[in-house]
Amino acid sequence: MPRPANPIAPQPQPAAKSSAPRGAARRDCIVDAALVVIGRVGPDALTHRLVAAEAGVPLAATTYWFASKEALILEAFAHAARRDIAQLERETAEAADWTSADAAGHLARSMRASLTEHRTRTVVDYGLWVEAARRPALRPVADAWSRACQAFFATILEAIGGRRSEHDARLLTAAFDGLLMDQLASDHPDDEARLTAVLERLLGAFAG
Amino acid sequence: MPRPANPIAPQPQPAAKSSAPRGAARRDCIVDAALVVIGRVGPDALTHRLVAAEAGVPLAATTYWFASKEALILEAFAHAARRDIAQLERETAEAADWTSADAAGHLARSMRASLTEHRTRTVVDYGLWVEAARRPALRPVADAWSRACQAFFATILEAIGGRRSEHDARLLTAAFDGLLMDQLASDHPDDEARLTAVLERLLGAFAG
DNA sequence: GTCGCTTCGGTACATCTGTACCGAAACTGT
DNA sequence: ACAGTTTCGGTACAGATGTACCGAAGCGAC
Repeated sequence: MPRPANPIAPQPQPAAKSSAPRGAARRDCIVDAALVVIGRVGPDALTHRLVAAEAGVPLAATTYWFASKEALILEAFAHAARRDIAQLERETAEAADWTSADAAGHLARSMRASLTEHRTRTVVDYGLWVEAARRPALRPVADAWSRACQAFFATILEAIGGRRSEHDARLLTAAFDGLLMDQLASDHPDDEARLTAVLERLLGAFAG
Repeated sequence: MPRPANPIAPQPQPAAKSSAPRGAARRDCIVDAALVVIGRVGPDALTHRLVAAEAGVPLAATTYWFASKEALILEAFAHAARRDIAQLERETAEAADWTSADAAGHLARSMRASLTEHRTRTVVDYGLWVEAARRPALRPVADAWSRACQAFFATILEAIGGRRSEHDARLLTAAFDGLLMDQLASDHPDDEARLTAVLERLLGAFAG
């Protein structure tokens, strides 16, 4: 079938893998490739062949390590969540030392990074959210990520002298996520200065 | 080109009714069906056959009215955004009369409805956001929706005596959206009382 | 070495896909 | 009435898809 001109059409990958990993390492490699594909074309447009090409492994390897496409997608999302939760926990440890003066700046830089260097990862994360709305199997994964985010913002709240409130941590999380999603989907994202100003106002509204 | 390059809306139907919609009405019918399909399986898993079955029209009708699957998806998202922006504008008019005492309750009921009766519509809306992150063609649509949301919350802010701040309206919008997305993807969504409490705190942080 | 396992990779196949095609039907203005 | 255009709907088709299959290759225990 002559495929339409798809603006997000997958790029053919040169598959430059000189030393193809073997055994369980290959499984991880396939999961990573699946995440790249999901970031590029979305979970529903993912195909075994796309993933195999991205990972530089033969087609059969994807069906050997995963019972079905469904299982591969689930595992990929779970892997992404695990990885990003671990990263968030590291940032949470750092955030304990933030002050009211620099917290907004730190958050703005973090958001900026999510929009540029880590854009693919960010798109996958929010794709997970929407997908979890459709597939109950993904909801525990989404919930775990949500809890990690709230712990992160609870730490920030404490650092800047906000009240120790579960509601407040949830609202900060929601506002940050909403802002990030908006920036991600916008044609005219803000620069870092403006982002910092908005985040300063947000923290100001919940501090002291 | 065997097909019309530019199908303009034909004249309205005469009084005689038929079971299957014809003409431009059929086009709308296909768009609506596409939205249902997108809500159920996501935009990438949408197929012409799924849409045709949902709309109750022959397969060829979908390719007659839309140049490609891509065009159908774009039109469906644009239609959803237009419809939901119109609804939001109606609610904005109502919100001008809200008071500090009942604003949170109104918002909680609205969120509850988005999670239950209008769940499919909500999933489509947030799917649009994620999809816009991937496809630039959808970003103007996402931006328009974002602006409508901010106007809604700016009105609420004014009604409850908050400061007239662009930042605040954005932050309220982001927090509401983030909260709604979280609820949508969660296995344990809050009941209306808890939702009201959280939203009361949110409005309280930005009022006065 | 031989055995029993996991892993690998090429290929086959039924099914589904987007969309092109074409004759018929319905509608249009005259 | 007529001719011209738009709409309709059944079908055709090449290519993509998920996954089954099967023989070969690795590898640790003996």
